[in-house]
Amino acid sequence: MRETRQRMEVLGALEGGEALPAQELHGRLRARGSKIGLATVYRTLHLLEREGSIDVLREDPTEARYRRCSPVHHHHLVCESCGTVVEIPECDVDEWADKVGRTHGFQVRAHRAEIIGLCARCAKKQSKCAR
Amino acid sequence: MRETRQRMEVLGALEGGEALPAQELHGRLRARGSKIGLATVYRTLHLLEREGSIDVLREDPTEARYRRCSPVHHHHLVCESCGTVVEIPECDVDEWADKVGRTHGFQVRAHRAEIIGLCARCAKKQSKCAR
DNA sequence: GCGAGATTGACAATCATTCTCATCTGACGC
DNA sequence: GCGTCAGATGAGAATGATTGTCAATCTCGC
Repeated sequence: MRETRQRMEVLGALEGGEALPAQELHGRLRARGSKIGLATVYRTLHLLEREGSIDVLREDPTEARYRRCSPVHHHHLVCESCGTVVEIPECDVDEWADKVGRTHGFQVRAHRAEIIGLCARCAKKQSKCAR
Repeated sequence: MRETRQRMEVLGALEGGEALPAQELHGRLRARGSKIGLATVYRTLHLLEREGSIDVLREDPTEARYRRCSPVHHHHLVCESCGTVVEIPECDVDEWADKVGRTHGFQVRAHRAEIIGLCARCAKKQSKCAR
């Protein structure tokens, strides 16, 4: 995999840890003066995804969002109000996954888990509004 | 929610337990003589999804697949080779989800978990080919 | 049987994503 | 530094699932 200006730019834009849609990412790069093409953004994101350097979030079915992530096994805690995503390194799911797999004759390869809820900030905001 | 011919037809087509893309579902209904419109199929699927009567699978990002499912909490065991989906009623994830949520100041609302692997049939097929 | 309001069908519109292809560029050997 | 060339890129067109529109058609309670 070559080290091109464009790939550096995409990684740079994801530096902040935000989860961005491909189009938004492209928009930001152009706004900051880059000449990167939309297709390249998509190609690069797919590459990085395959490499495991970024996560793809698909809460919104119409638009995937991409986010830098650690390459080790982890899960996500997602705020359903503001979309904040927190990485969770602890995983107590393995054992359960193996057990369930065996029961059904499956060879377990991987598992995904996601916890959906309200982050502290949004929870506070909502309880204020409810008053 | 009214009980219309079209809604019955969509539910009927999902009777078998297969996970079908909306377009495929529409195609099958037309093939069997129905005059149902594509938009109606989508509308109905969204309704059923909101009601919790069907699951939406998004392994393939370009095309959602819809599947009849039980309305109670459950997870999925997905075969990465043939796409078979098995419903798993047992859930040992609750406790973990709560714990993690608390740790990060989240108000946990729900969780999703998915186990990916090879079903017995595909595992057998692959070991045969490898020989 | 009637009427209000929900539902539908046909088709247009949307919009993220992928494809195409001519052009460019990074890495490597010299 | 220089040439080479496979892999990478940009622009714009194409794709294709999904959603919007709106007049016509049903459902259901009365």
